Order: sequence, then C-alpha cells, then structure tokens
Amino acid sequence: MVDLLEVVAEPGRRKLVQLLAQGEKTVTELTAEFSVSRSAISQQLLLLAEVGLVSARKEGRNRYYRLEPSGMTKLRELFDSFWTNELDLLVADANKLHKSKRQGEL
Amino acid sequence: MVDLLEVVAEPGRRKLVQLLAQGEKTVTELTAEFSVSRSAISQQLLLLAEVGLVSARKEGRNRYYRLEPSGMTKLRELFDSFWTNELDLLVADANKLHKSKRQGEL
DNA sequence: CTAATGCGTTAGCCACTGCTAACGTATTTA
DNA sequence: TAAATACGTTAGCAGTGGCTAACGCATTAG
Repeated sequence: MVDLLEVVAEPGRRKLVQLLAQGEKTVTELTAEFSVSRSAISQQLLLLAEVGLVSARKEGRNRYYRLEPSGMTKLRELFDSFWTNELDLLVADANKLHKSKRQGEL
Repeated sequence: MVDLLEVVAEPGRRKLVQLLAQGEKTVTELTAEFSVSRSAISQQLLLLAEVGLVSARKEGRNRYYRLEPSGMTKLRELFDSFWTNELDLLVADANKLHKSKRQGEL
C-alpha cells in the first residue's frame, strides 16, 4: 500500500489521525481508544509514518506520535486536485436545489 | 465495503469519478481509459452506485453513468468533517514555514 | 539485578478485494 | 430472424489487509 489517500481513508487510520490532531500521543494512549491490540495500532502507525502523515519522538520508553504537517499538506493538495471545478459546480447546483426545497429560496 | 470515503479512495474508482466529472459516459467509454476488463469496470461502477456516488440512465443498449450530486455533496461533507480546525492550523503553520524558506517572507 | 512496561517485529490466519472468464439478457443491426 | 453489441451477473482465483499471538529489545521501577 503506497497511495496516500487510500491509506488515510481506512476508518481505523482516519480515527488515528483525528486523535493525533489533538496533539502528541503514545501508542498505548491511542490503543486505549480502540478495541484491537496494541500491535495492530502500532502497525497502522508505521504505515501512516511510511506515507509521511505522522512521525514519532522517543522519550524514555514511550514513543510519542504526532501528525506531520508536510504530510497533511500533501493530503490536502491531493484532495484539492481530486476535487475539480466540475465537482464544485455539481455540488453547488445540488445545494441550490436542496436549499430551495427546504427553505423556499432561490 | 460500505464506507464512502474508503470506496472513493481506491485509485481506480477515483479515476472513474474524475472521468465522470466531465459528463455522462457509457461503461465501454470508461473501460477504454483503463487496462482491465469491462466486467471489472462494471463492478466498480456498481459499487460507486451502491454508496450513492453515481447513477445510471439506460438508453438503448447503453447505460450512461453520471455523478450523483447528492453523493458528491455527502463526500465533501465527510472530508470537511474529517478536516478539523486543528488540521487547518497545522498545515497553515507548515505553509508559513515552507514559504518563508522559499521566498524569505514572514 | 530482576521485574515490569512500552514498542516494534514477525509469522500466520482469515476475510475481503479486484480481477478474469464465461454466461445470460436486452437491444440494435444486417 | 440471426448476428452483434452493451451490460450485468456469477464463480472462482490470486493477492492483499488487518488482525492476534508470541517474541525480542530498550527503558524504567523495585
């Protein structure tokens, strides 16, 4: 697995990123938020690190994981390039129709 | 597979969405853009339809697939809810550092 | 020094994914 | 009507993903 978007799309890894958005966390702290083993979380973190989304800092016997700003920027760029102008127009029209149905505006 | 983000993250399906952003296309037209069988493309399209991202219109012996605005809106909402304020700040800082390194500004 | 803690690593397993090949159906063409 | 076209469907297969269990390595605690 090498594709950044595909890596971050997996629900478990998405949740990891969300948790790390709050700040640094150890593997054990992160594991506490899931119902799978610490080994599983560790492997997912390594995968996230492989695509540059996170990195780790070692302190004593803990490893503090954090989001990697450059990787998150890359992710944003990928999504933005995926979301073409055509798509903007498409959802804009959809919203207009939706709003007019709900609120009677135009 | 039921997760919308995960479905659209797969590279092949991403490409299908991109192609359909240009407008309606038949299965055969779409298949021409890939190196796999028509059957494979058909299955991916059905999956995209299952999560509400595309729909099909039948005309003669062709089936014209198109993006479904409501599904694309849903996708946008999911990504936006994933992209928290913390992440905004994170990449904003990253960009500031990046720009200052490249252009000497601050 | 010994035990306990925090992690990464590896092997092995099961479920799922994406694919091809073959087929069935509806529609158009000759 | 017979052949061709455009699709969906199904079965079956190889590859992959995510998981657990067991282990090894540092680091801290007692």
